[in-house]
Amino acid sequence: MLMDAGRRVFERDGFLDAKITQIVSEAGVAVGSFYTHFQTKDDLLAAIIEETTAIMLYPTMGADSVRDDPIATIEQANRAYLAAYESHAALMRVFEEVAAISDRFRAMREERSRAFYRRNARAIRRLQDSGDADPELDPEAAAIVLSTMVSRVAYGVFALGTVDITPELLVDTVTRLWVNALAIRRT
Amino acid sequence: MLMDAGRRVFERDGFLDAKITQIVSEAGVAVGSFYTHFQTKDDLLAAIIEETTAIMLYPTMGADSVRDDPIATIEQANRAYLAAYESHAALMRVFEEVAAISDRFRAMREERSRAFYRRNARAIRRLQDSGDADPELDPEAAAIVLSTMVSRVAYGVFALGTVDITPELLVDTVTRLWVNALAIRRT
Amino acid sequence: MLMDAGRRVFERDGFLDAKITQIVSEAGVAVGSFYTHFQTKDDLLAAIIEETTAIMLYPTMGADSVRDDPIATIEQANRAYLAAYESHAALMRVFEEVAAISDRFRAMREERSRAFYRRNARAIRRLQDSGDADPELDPEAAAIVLSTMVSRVAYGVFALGTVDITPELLVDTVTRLWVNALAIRRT
Amino acid sequence: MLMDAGRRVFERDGFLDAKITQIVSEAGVAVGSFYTHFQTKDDLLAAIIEETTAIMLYPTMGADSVRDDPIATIEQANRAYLAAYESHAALMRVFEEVAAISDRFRAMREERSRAFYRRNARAIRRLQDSGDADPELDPEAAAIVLSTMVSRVAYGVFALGTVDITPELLVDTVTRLWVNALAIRRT
DNA sequence: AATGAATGAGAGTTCATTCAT
DNA sequence: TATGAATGAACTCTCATTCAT
Repeated sequence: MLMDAGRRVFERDGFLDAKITQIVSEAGVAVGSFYTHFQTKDDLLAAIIEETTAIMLYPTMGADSVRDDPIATIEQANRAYLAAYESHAALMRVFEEVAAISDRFRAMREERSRAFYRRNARAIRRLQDSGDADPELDPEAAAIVLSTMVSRVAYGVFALGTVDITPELLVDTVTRLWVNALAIRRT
Repeated sequence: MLMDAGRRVFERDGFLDAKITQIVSEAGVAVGSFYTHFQTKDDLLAAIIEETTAIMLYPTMGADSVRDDPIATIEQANRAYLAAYESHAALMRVFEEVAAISDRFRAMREERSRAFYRRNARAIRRLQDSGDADPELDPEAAAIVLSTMVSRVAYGVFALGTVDITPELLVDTVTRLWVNALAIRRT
Repeated sequence: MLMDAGRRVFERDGFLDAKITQIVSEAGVAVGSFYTHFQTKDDLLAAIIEETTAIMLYPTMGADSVRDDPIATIEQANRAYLAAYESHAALMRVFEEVAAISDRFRAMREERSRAFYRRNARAIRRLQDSGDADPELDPEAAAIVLSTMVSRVAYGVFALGTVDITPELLVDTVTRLWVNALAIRRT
Repeated sequence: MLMDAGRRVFERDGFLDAKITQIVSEAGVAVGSFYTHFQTKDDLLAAIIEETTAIMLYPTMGADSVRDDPIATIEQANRAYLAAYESHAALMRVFEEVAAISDRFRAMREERSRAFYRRNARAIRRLQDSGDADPELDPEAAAIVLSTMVSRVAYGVFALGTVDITPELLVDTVTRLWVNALAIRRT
């Protein structure tokens, strides 16, 4: 109830402009009840973000699929990520807002990012080992830079609506850039 | 005087935590004097950002150089951009903070970004026309995505210090990814 | 259970800073259960104070003993009072805290004081009648003033620990001052 | 202005029940103006108390007067103290309220008390040296106990109105007890 | 142009007490 | 008798901005 109302208000007003009174009013409970469940406004947002990002986790792509058809795997991963981002864009915007302001949320974001970095670095290393990706690239650095590219562009397109690229073109461009960047051979 | 003090305080405390009283105190003037020179706290920051980003503008790279040695040109551009970012990292962090909060600063950032997008899109189109870059890429979309990649990674490395990549590896990785991504032929 | 926990929390935190949640938590019961046994936080403290002050009552000194050896009797009474105060000092401090704030507890304290006043006034009157005490003194006023002296000094020494007098010196000084003050003849 | 209003409200409502809004409203200024002059509610009360206790300082009684006519000197001192206490009784009641609650104010009270203790201890020592006071008494302890007696009884009579002694009887009783207690010879 | 006291709307948070289960 | 989620009135403090001097 409070999580739902909180999400609604946060997404509509942003974190700074979201007022506890508004949240409890939308939840139909008394102010004090907020503090029965959450210690602070921060805590409520953290809980909402945690609930959502748990769902948004990248679909694990088996090592096999990467080896068998890396390009299709990358496209599928990007498509899934961007679709997930789009459907939670309003919350991700709030997440970025607080990450720019608060150490706590910045740490949350970093932790989440690191999971992606690691996974992508592993995939890149694997492709390099099998001779399918540019061996000159530092796999960790490349993973960080490419992951950052995708997530930040998703923010611009879906969360802010500032960047003028259609979702389909976005998937294509991001995938093609990623594939090219790693110099994956097209078969 | 106020600009200097403001920059110092903003960079140290962030926008939200920067207090006018602190700024005027560091500037050695009275509170009222602040408003003789600036209308609002926002205005001071805007002036500071404008002053700085004017200096940070990409060094214009002639069309010739791109055609003659695109890889060297890209590396040079990235190196210049990242060096400029690094030397103004603290302010860029504040810029991102307010861009995540305020429409006004978001618009400022977009406008600045668009300049980069345009220039990069033009360069990509040119390379495609001369048969030196992947013709399948949408030049505008690619320019946006790659520009976003570089600027966001610079934020992580220099402004937040969150991303663990050395400046040199960063230049190399970003350049190699960019070159690969456009499938520029190495001669 | 609640009385014990309440006493512990009140003595540790003071009345204002004692929280019902803390008390029930230490008692191992639910918040609601507090109100099964006590109407308010005040009531719990009142019950605890009543339980304690009942024990602290001056040992009745028979009229005989006063007549026979007034000085020894006074010393004995002071010693007993101060010992009792010392062993309940933490609670007495809380008692004074609430007496300074609440009419109810102020009244409780007054009632308790009046018992001492009366008793002491009677003893003084008896000593005056037998020619053993300064007949110029108003026995009621003297009783009040001297009783106040002892109890307040006990508060300073034992409850606050602010006054730098050892217990033994305290008994001696208080007794000697009391005896002198009444001008009891030393035999 | 704020000091006047604050004094009025504190004396009427006590510290805990005094609200900043009430104080500023009585002072005819905005809430924010309170904080232009004082950091906290505590600070305002501290300033008021300091202002008042500065005025209430015992009239210095020269060493000569004590030697020449100790009884008259003591009476005069008590009369002056009690008169001062009476005329500031309402504030002294608040002082005791906060001293029972807050370390800061307790420390203020202690400091003030110590000044009296020292002065009285010196006077007692002098009387003992000249053979005019009971040599068996510890002068410091006696000073503390007797000073405590007077101030606490003043609190009961004037601040609380709980103790039923007229001001004149109070001066007489306190003085006579004090003189007797020190066993000062009546000439 | 400089000063700095005054402004005041507004927000988060506390916690003793209640009462349906 | 025990439980504990819900209650909601109420209060302190912040700080960008104003404006009379």
